[in-house]
Amino acid sequence: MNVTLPDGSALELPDGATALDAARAIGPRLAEQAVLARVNGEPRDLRRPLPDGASLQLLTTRDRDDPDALYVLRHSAAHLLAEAVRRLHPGVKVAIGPPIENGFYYDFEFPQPIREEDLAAIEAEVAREIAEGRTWERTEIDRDEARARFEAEGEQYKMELVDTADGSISLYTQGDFTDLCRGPHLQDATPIKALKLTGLAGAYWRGDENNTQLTRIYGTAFFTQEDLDAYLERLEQARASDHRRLGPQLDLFHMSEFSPGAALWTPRGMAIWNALEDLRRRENAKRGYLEVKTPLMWDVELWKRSGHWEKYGDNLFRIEHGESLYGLKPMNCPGHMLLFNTKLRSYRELPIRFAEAAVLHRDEPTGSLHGLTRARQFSQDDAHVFCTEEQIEDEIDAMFDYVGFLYDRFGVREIAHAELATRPDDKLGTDEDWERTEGILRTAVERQGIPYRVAEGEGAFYGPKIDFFMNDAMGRPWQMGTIQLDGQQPARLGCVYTGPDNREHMPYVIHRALFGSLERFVGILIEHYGGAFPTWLAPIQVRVLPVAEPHREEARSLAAALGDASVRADFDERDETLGKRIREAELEKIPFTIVYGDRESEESLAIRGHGGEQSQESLVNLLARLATLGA
RNA sequence: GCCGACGUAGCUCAGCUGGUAGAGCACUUCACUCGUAAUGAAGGGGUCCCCGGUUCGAGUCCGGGCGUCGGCUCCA
Repeated sequence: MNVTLPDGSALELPDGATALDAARAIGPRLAEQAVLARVNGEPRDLRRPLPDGASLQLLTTRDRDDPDALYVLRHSAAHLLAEAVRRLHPGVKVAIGPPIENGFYYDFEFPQPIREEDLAAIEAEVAREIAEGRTWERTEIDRDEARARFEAEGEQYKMELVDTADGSISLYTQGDFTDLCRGPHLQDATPIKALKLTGLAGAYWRGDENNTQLTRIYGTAFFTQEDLDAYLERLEQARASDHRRLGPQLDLFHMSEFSPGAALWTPRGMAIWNALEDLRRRENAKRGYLEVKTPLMWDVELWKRSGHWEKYGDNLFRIEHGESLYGLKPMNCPGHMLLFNTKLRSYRELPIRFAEAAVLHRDEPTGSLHGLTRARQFSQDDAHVFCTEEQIEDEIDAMFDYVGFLYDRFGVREIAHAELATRPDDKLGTDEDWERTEGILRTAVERQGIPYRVAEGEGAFYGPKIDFFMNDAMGRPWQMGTIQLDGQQPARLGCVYTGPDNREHMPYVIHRALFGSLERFVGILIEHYGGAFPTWLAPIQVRVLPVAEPHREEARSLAAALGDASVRADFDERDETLGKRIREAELEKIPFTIVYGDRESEESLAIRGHGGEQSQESLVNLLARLATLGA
């Protein structure tokens, strides 16, 4: 048989040869350093026979940044972890231990709960295994044999995995530990030069909260110590951009234990908030949205009718009112539908686009709160478009255009991605309804030609949706904008319009939020910009610094002149050295600082950009420059 | 909600095995009047998250609650 190597040359091998055989045929050094084969582009265990005619690439310890090489390294590290835990904690049951982005984990059921301080001993045991040396052996067995084996060991989770596995069953053995595993794995443990256990967490078996909660140990591993150090350094830098740290530090917002999940916005934070609100209002007006306002508090009967009560009743903040039970609204849709229903509507009026950025409340689980990105009180830049079936396509295209406009404006495309979420188990309506609405959204997103992932079963109970996600500084994805196609709620709330046939028809409703929640969007922006906002968003755009006391008067009037030109300017005339005041302006990440002393006049200002770049400019020039920056 | 960790001045943190708290920054006052990332000195400031328990005595030990952080689940 033959395989093709990356340089295009062919390598002749005996039938049934493995990737490792191929490596040996090329050179002993390569065979020694090989960690993984890529066969026809797919990662594959070195020990498995190669198909004839395959293209073969061998990854070695030198491919230390290759995601597949790191995966195999970390997957093997996870097995070493399981081996160590079984030795140190007899009676533990093992579940699953995959590599993940940036590391790996393994889930265990411990006979006695363990604590974070136990990790050091486990890490030391893994280090001992690596020092002692471990090699992996792959065996393929049939299902019954595998089942019997794990049953004898009392490994109920492995048994369950055997029962649900498709295809052949393979085992990997290293030291005294044999795991049910598809692989691939390293030949031996020597490439694992740096390993660190990073955390302990509860995790439900198979991700279902009705199952037992297992103990998950997280770790990471690299081909070099240098890479581990660099990773930890990057983590530290990402932590410095955390909006929960930067927000209070830059005095944008604060949190209080007296209202968990709700932000206290400062004047500086409100400058950013209002910049987003201005943008939202301006663009909405351009794009045919009509601003409305609906009550914050409603009799819960409304949500019983819309269908929300059954699913989200527990997450509602409730208010007793005489005989009735009210709730703080968790979304705007029923309100907008009632507003739609206040008149007889003609098909000639459609589409009607109601927009409202009201404050919403949802009683989210305590453990899920996360600064601005997961809050109990937030404001969606919400809108509901009432339209006919024929109008859906154009409306959704317009929404994609709007999203694209916003994402360019903030430069956030590279941290964003889209998902199409389809019918959930507890959906309203028939499969036929859903075939239609999912089909409409799928063609809409495909028409855009943007990459997207399908999230099966993740749709809203009333319709499928296209969600836009953005990553925070730590790389965690957050759902931001959403476009949802609803053919259920309008029917439940009795929305109708009169068609050209003079008969009643139900409008479709497209729910859409583009920032998502303003809170969450600001949170992501803080992390995206690391607190150094572009001038048009910066809470303070220009700071004026009088050099000494005699310059204070003129500095003040300079700041006032900037203010008159709608620039957010302030001045710092404190009795501190100039150096110190400049330092503080830098730490506050103010885009422009003007030093004003004997040498300056309106004709010639000393301007310092954030970061230190200096220039001489007239006030008129500066104002023109700020205007081009959108200030 | 669940697993693990943490909660000391406005902020960042120190406080060994129990003996009623400390630093830097910030704040106030005074001196300096300053040219592009920290001038100096003095001073004020604390229900050590809350409630209960053990103890002669609790920031420190134990229990419960609240909040926060890392995950899991959830996210209309």
